[in-house]
Amino acid sequence: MTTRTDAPTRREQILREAARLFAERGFHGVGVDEIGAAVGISGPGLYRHFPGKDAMLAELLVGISERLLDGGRRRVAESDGDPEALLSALIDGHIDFALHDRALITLHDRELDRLRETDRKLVRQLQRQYVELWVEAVRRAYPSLAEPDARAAVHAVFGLLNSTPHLGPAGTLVGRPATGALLHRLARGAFAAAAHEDSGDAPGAPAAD
Amino acid sequence: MTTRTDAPTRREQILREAARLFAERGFHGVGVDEIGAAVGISGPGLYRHFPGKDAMLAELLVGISERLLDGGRRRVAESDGDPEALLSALIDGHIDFALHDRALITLHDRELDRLRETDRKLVRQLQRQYVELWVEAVRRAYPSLAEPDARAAVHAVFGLLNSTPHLGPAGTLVGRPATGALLHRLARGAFAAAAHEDSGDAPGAPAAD
DNA sequence: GCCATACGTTAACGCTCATTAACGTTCTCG
DNA sequence: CGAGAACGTTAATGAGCGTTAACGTATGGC
Repeated sequence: MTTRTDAPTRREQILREAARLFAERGFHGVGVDEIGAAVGISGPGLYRHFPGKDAMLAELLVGISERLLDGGRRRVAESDGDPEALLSALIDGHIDFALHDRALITLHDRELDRLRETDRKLVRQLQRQYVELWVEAVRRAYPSLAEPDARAAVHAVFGLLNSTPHLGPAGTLVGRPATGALLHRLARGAFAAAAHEDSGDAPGAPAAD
Repeated sequence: MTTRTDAPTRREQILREAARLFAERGFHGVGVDEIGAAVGISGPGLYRHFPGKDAMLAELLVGISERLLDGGRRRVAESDGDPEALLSALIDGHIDFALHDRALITLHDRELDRLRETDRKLVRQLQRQYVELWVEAVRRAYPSLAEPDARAAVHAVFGLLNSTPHLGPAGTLVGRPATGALLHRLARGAFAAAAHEDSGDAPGAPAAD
């Protein structure tokens, strides 16, 4: 296979529009005719580029997961050993992604179950590795944090960072650098608080029914 | 109309199963036959209880939004004036909901666009009021926080608290009181960090392209 | 006893939609 | 030129699915 970074080809155009539409209306809520229309061709013309609608979603989700994992691994490799700095770098990388590719962030945790068994397992494996990478970084930065708590905290912070699609239309809050800085502070503050068992007067668990 | 809290009637049974299935496979991914089968009747028998599939989703989403807003308002009304305590109470209420009704939490921010215009506007209005209620509470607890930042922080913390569906199958992390306490600490830590502009060495916004 | 209501059933109907068939049109390169 | 890849088009096909029709059955009050 050849990995080209030459120009935005038709194929990439399709993927971008499909991501946007899937994020807006859900995988089952978008027809192939719509995707085709979004790139100027119509309907079955897409089948010159993809074997089917499923394949588009699969390529999107695998691509997202790989990009996230690769970015995380690169930052780990570039780390100078300071756990705090590594954690900050991971957070920045994720924020960058969440702010820049909101549609993909939305798909990432929403349409996973629409994949064929084999693709779904691949994506889940990539996601798991990415989570593990974070859990290790968090535990190095906050050694007092128990492993299950660290894992839950990582998932929760992902939820926090991935909230960018809820910040309203692009331009209002998304896009200005202050939002990235705010998200960074929120994430760091959450992790720091997780490590402090003695949080003072906070009552803790709410009463279940 | 009569509001009965007598027993789990067939209608409520349908709503519960529909919520579970919609959360698992998405609104468009579930057929009416499946919903019927889940409650022991089959297919079009559902139309004795609901005018259509849309109506089930609408009732679910409106119900969730109303319950969240009512719970929030109740806590505001019961507040003794301590902003910190009110914020903690709001967080506990939301955590209680997120841990107990994970399917509904999933639907709440995922299938909103599948509603008819009128229902969607209603749900959005309820959601907006709930957010406003939180924003006010946050700003009272942290007066230094600017309004847009407070709003973004609230959305982000919702994303954090609503991460419970990602915590794996019920029983592992969900359900034990420690998880509720952890989520509470994470949320409080995030808000506290949002208010501190001077967070030391944290670099801030990542570089967008 | 009997009619009305509540609650189901199975068998169409009709529409949407992914996929395939059959048929052009450039564009390139030998 | 002229063959053949690359890329599209419109028309059919066929399955899935929400909804409606037409048809039971128990139940409960008059």
